[in-house]
Amino acid sequence: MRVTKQRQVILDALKQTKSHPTADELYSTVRAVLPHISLGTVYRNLELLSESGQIQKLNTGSSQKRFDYDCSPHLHFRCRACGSVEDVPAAVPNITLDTGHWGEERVVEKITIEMQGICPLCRTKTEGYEL
Amino acid sequence: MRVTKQRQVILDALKQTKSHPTADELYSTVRAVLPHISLGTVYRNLELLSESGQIQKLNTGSSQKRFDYDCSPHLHFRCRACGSVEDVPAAVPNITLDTGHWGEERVVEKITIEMQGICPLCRTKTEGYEL
DNA sequence: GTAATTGCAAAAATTTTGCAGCATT
DNA sequence: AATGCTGCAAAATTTTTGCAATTAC
Repeated sequence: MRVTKQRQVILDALKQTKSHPTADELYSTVRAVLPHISLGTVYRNLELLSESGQIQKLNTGSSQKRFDYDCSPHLHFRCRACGSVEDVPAAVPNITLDTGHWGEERVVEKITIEMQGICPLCRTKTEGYEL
Repeated sequence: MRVTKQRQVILDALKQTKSHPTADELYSTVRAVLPHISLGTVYRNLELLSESGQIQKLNTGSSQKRFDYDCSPHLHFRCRACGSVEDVPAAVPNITLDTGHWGEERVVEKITIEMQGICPLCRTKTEGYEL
């Protein structure tokens, strides 16, 4: 995997934010530095970077995938109103499988935990309304 | 919400399977009973049914959303090779938030836990190969 | 009868891909 | 020099939507 300007800028942009951006959000950000970068390049690099374990691809409830520079195991909170994703200050729980058979046949490589609700901003915005 | 033939057949098809099907998988299944049903109707009903809490929409790592008749809290295992999703025989862990402030500002309405790995079928198929 | 729902088809939204030229190694 | 990567544009995939006709209530 080569070190290209585009790849570096994408990785940097993701490292600098805590917002778990989508591909097209990153595209906007990155275009401030590299105005001629294409959306395809952003997608290709995010895919390569997540495959090689340098970043994490998140499958949040939203229609778009999101990306996280932090690959360590941690929990996410997704606002069902605005779709924003933030880290949750809680320990990753230890899950023990109840059955002998099931667990023997599978290797769990990764556990994803997403909490869903309404973020403080959206809650304030809609004070008094049904959400 | 009216009781239409289409809605009933979709709900029935989902109730009868343990495979957490995608919208177009359900479309195929349902067409065996209602050959003229449209994919749009399937999507619209799955959306309505999950909004009204009769079924659950799953945000698995795959590109398509999946649906589950079982709305009770439980864990899912997704095969990263074939994309299949199955229930995990394990208790849903109790997550306690470490911080006072964070938790006060948010209500966690739902927790989604997905385990990822290789299912027994895919493991057998690729015996000896890198996956 | 009224309003929700359907089928159809078109469109929207998101992501992937072919290819010729360019950049990194 | 070789080959991995890019930009561009077209295509693929998944989901949503407008609308006239139909159906449940």
